[in-house]
Order: sequence, then C-alpha cells, then structure tokens
Amino acid sequence: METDKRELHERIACHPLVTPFRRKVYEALLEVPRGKVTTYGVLARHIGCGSAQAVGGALRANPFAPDVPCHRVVAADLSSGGFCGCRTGTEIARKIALLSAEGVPLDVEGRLSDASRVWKFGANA
DNA sequence: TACAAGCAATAGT
DNA sequence: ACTATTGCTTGTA
Repeated sequence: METDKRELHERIACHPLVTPFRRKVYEALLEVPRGKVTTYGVLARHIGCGSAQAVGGALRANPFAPDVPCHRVVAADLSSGGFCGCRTGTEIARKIALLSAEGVPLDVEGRLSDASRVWKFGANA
C-alpha cells in the first residue's frame, strides 16, 4: 500500500514555493517506476524544457524528498549527479543505497552499471 | 518591476 | 578538459 499519489499531488500544488515548472518536474518524476531512473536531460525534455540545470535547480529545492524520488534522477553520463543539494559526500552514498534498494545496480563509484535502467518517457522498458 | 548571478547538466570544440 | 548554451530560481537595486 502506497501513499495516495493524489494527496501528494495536492500537497505539491499547495506548496507556496512550487512553481508550475517545478510541479511538472515532480509529477514527471512520479511517472518513473521503482527500479528505474531517468536523466536530467530526458526529464527536462519531457516537461518541455531544454535545460537540465533548471531541473537540477528544481530538485535541489525539492521539499518533498523522498516522497518525490529525486534520487531516481541521474546525469546523462550515468553518474550519480547529486542529491539533497550535494554532488558528493554522505548524501550521495544515501542516494546510492536507495537506488540499490530499489533494484538499480550501481557501481562503487555511484555510477549506473546498466544504461538500460534509464527510464525514457514513452519508451516502455 | 528590472537586472544580474547561479544551478544536482548537456553538447560541442 | 574546457567553453558555450540552456531555461528557471533566487537575491538585490
């Protein structure tokens, strides 16, 4: 039994710091199934934005973590990217652990071992 | 309201 | 490896 997604969506909509753009980012992120990841670029493109940095900026201030699985977002290079505003450190180790617990194989460097684990919106598995 | 700087990135040189 | 580009957020004037 999982959390009511609708409630989470309403929670997002009610948040004062959440702009329409951020909301798109979070909702798109919720479309990524467990055991899969996505990249900043793909996610940005999916929400109609050409800047992955904008996505990064939105996730950096993600007030819904880990309800919004920001840890399922990696860089196009398959590197871990960042987590909770940190690009390296204990937080990243936490991100790796979370992904590993979801069935996503990560290298000891925090890199994705299998590129096919990347979720492309519309390209089903 | 207007302007400038920065960001968990990516692509191209 | 480095620079340029990208769209959005935040802070300051």
